Amino acid sequence: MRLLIVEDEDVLRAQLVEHFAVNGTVVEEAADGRDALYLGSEFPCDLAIVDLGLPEISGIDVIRQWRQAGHEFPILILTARSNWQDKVEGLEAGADDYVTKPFHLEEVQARVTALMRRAAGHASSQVQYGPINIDTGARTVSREGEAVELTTYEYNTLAYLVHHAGKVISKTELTEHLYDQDYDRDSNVLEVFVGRLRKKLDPGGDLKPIATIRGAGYRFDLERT
Amino acid sequence: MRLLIVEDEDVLRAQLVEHFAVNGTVVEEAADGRDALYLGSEFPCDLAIVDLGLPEISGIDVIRQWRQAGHEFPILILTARSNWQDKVEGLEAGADDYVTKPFHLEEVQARVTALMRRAAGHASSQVQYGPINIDTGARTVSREGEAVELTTYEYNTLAYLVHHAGKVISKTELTEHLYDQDYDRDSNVLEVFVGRLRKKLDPGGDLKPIATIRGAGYRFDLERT
DNA sequence: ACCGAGGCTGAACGCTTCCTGAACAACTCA
DNA sequence: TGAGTTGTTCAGGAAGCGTTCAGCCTCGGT
Repeated sequence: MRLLIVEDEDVLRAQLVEHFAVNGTVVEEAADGRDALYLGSEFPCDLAIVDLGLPEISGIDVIRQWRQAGHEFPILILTARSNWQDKVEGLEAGADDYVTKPFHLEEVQARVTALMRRAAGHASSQVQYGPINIDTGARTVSREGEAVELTTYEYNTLAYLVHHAGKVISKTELTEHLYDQDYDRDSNVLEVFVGRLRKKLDPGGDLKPIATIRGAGYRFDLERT
Repeated sequence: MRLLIVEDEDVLRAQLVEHFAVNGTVVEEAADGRDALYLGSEFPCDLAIVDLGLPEISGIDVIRQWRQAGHEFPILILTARSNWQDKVEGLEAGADDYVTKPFHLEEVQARVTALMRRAAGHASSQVQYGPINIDTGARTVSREGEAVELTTYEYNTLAYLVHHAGKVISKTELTEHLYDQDYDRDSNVLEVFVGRLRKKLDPGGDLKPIATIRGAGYRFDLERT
């Protein structure tokens, strides 16, 4: 996961960075609004934590500009307890959640995981399922860091399954998604694609990312990590 | 919009009701957990605001039971500022957001609109019977968290029994449900399916989820939890 | 206690679905 | 135009699933 932390107080920022920079989370930090704006555009992050009380450019302006630029990652704002108006303004500017200062790190952690879980649908960029990493922005897939080359249809098939991970997707649903309503029902293209996907994603054969539910369809079976 | 407000302090509840009961919003109110549980099931609401500090049944229990019963409306919790653990626990129980007391009405309003805006998504209707969990959306069954793989007919048989839990279902009724009116009366398919179901759902043999009523049929015997 | 009917279960069979390797067709790019 | 890549079809084989059957067990009545 990629996390962007915007906070002008050095001590607090260091605390946050230290807390979140574990097991595969890449953390980028900004101390003022200018850096934040730049990183929000250049660093394809999955979630941002923004302190509203920033020097120069206010946090609310940062959020507003990010949203106007089309960035959709979830935003968690930090705000002093005294001025609740800020929270409302921040939420209206496009933030998704807030925590009031002073806070407990566990509280922030809880909100972050909640936001990530909620964003599982239209999250930009990267998602990790066990050893398999999918970058929905770049349409690339890697396994244990090694890039896996997928063709267009292979990727689309995988993406649709992953997007509905844990749910059984019928072949008809998959086909209708891959080919706009014009499909031949007695073709086995899907089976071929799924076969090729399995071979590419799981050459060893012990991961079993895609389960077939006989008579019902397929299901992507890895837990998000 | 239909809104359910659960709050034991009369003054505060009245304030909330008065604030939200405008332009087409139907507001239902509950003063304790018992009423809340009832209304949550009977009043098809779009969003609930729940105070965690309730007499008798705690707000967290209410939320947990709603979620287990398959209700998916967004839940906003109200909690005293002092104990932040409640918020975390509430969010883990299935709430979507929180506001700390004392609060400004505008703040609650902002969170409510935010929740409603993002309420377009997610669906999984789960039912829990003791250690057995049935997800009717995904057509999956799990036992103590472990997934139980069922074939189509096994699942259909179970689903029908569970749907009429506590009632005796005759073999003819079950067969007619599984096979559209075209069935062979001297076949023992059902017995085979029930046998396989028992083995899969209750390998130990001490749960006895499906009872045999000799000469009458079968009955699903677990209490909904 | 005995007997018969109803219920259970392990094994087997055949049908359907799914997988897979390979060939073929269509498309892309130089 | 020709080589390489990607999408599609096909056929044979493998596996899963519903179904049947035979033999055993269990319950309830006499």
